[in-house]
Amino acid sequence: MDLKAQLKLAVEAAAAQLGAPDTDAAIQETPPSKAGDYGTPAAFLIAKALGGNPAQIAAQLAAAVQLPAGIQKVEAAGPFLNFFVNRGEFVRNVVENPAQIEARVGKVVIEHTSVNPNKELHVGHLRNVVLGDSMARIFRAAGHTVEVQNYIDDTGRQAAESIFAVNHYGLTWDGVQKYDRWLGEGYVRLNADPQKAALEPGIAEIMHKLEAGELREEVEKVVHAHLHTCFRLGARYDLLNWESDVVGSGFLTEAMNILKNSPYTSRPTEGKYVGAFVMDVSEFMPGLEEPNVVLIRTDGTAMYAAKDIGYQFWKFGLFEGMKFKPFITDPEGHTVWTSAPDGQPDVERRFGHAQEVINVIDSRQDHPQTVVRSSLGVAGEQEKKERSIHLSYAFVTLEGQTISGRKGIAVSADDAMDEAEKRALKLLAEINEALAVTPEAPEIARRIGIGAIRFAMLKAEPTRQIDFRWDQALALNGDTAPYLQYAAVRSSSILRKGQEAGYAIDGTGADWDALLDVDLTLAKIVAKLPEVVAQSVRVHSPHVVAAYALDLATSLNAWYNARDKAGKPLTNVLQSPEGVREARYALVARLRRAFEETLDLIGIEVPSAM
RNA sequence: GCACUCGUAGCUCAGGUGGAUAGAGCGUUGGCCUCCGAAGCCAAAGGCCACAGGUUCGAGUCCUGUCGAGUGCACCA
Repeated sequence: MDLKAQLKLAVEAAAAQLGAPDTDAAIQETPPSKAGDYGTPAAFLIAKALGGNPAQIAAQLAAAVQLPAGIQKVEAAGPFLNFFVNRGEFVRNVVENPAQIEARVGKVVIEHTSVNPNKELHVGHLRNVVLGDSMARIFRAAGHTVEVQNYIDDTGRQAAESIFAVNHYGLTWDGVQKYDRWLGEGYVRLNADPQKAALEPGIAEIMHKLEAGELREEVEKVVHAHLHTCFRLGARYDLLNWESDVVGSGFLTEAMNILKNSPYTSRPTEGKYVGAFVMDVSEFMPGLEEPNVVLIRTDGTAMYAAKDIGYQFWKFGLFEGMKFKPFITDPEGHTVWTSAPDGQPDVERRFGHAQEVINVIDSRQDHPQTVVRSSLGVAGEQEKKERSIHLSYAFVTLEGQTISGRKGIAVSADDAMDEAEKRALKLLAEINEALAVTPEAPEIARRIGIGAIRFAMLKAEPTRQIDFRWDQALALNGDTAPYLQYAAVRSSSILRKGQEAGYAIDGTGADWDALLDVDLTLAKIVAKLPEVVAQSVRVHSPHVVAAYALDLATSLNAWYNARDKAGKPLTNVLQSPEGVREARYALVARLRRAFEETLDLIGIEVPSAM
């Protein structure tokens, strides 16, 4: 158990002694200007429950509380209770123990990307991919079994239009241009064609072929191109689910059969919905003008929402029936599976069967996603409804304009990554000329460029609207990935110097008690990783991890540059007295590990040098 | 019209379940390489946390209303 949890228990035990057994004692860091390391305002709560003066109660708490190991003393500061850690013991404890992330259990299915297979990805899609991939990494680190799914809408109008355009205009792929870009050009051309309305019968014909699965190979070519882009961004997948397979597996019927038994569904015999199959969601979505959602039309055909519901039910394991086979291997050699009519049944229940489902979809889908979630409630699956999460993010605009693949108003994801790497290489040449001409330079620039894009896409809260501007998304200083990477590289560099000089970096010979407060500050930041991961999981957003990574980097840089009152460097490890030197090397080594773990959570790779 | 999201420094954003004097980055101004990497650090300036009420010992955080911005509201996909 970590120190803060121990403090909480100790304070609550003391509160019980004073006669307030139900106190929920929050343990927080003391403000920088206040004495102590951790504090609690618990005396306010006790004063409220028992009556009395908070300051007096704080003093009584201070006298009653049993200090856990590692805490040196406790002091009442007015109504607050402040704890002082034992500096040396705290740092040693942090250094010698790996991050203890509270292990969570259960399988989580995360769906992200799900780009229509008819054009290349644009910068707006990057946000989706980066959010979803980071969540997958974070949930894995928290102990969950994670399955990343990518939905391929191969029966939609968009895919049909692109394929139709190729046929109609007689376009041929030269085999050189990226396939998805080439295909998207036909799509844009078709939508700018004044004759388009007259071409509807041809488009409809393609749609029928798609539904019958006759054009699967055409769609697979786009999917391969998409995965190429996503792999380059660092995203990884376990399973591709094709809409034609979802439909072909009878999920719709299965789901409707489940919903039929619900008191909230009906086939009205009068009114405007007569003959349709409708679901009343007002119980789960208060405030609606129209509580009924049509699932099956009067003519017997299904609404799109019904397909979505069937798919969501499947993710939770309410039924099965899809078949699967390997599709490709990712850059690490792991197999990415796909649903397929000629695949094998999932006898091992390997796919789906989630305890929690996270769908990464932009906020324009808020309403339909809430309907999908509510349908679980309608089906009587209250707990599954609660664990059906829509990770909703505001869509990205481009220089203030709405991105539109159809109108061709977009910057492609591939172009953005190319440009990012180009800028990184250019800056490297300016800053570190010698390094820029080595064979590692392109790899270094790649890590910096891709990292910069990833970080720009997830440092803000998902609900925050972001406007893609080159200078902002690809910035290389300030609150950016290169800042984090630089700090990580710097920590490696400090260690390398120590090892070259023959000093131990594993804590051998360390004199922990000789460390200073600046060293303690660094250790306290490192110790926060587990609670940051827990919070990220709780709020379903990686931005708290991004903020923490910045915290780590800022702390290292501030520590590295710390001066005493005379302006002399305070923390030069190489020149620290024996004992302090070994303790600091061990602390830096621990910090570097924290960097690796933290940056890995958001998919940012550390370059060998910068 | 109804619903959802948002409104914090000139700009872009952080601010666990309400707690101590609201923090970063960019930009501006001024400092710091005889010192393990200056893509760095330190300092200054910049705030009625949109506005008005309310709950509370305590509100940027919770509630109500107003204003402003964005998004969504089909027997479409």
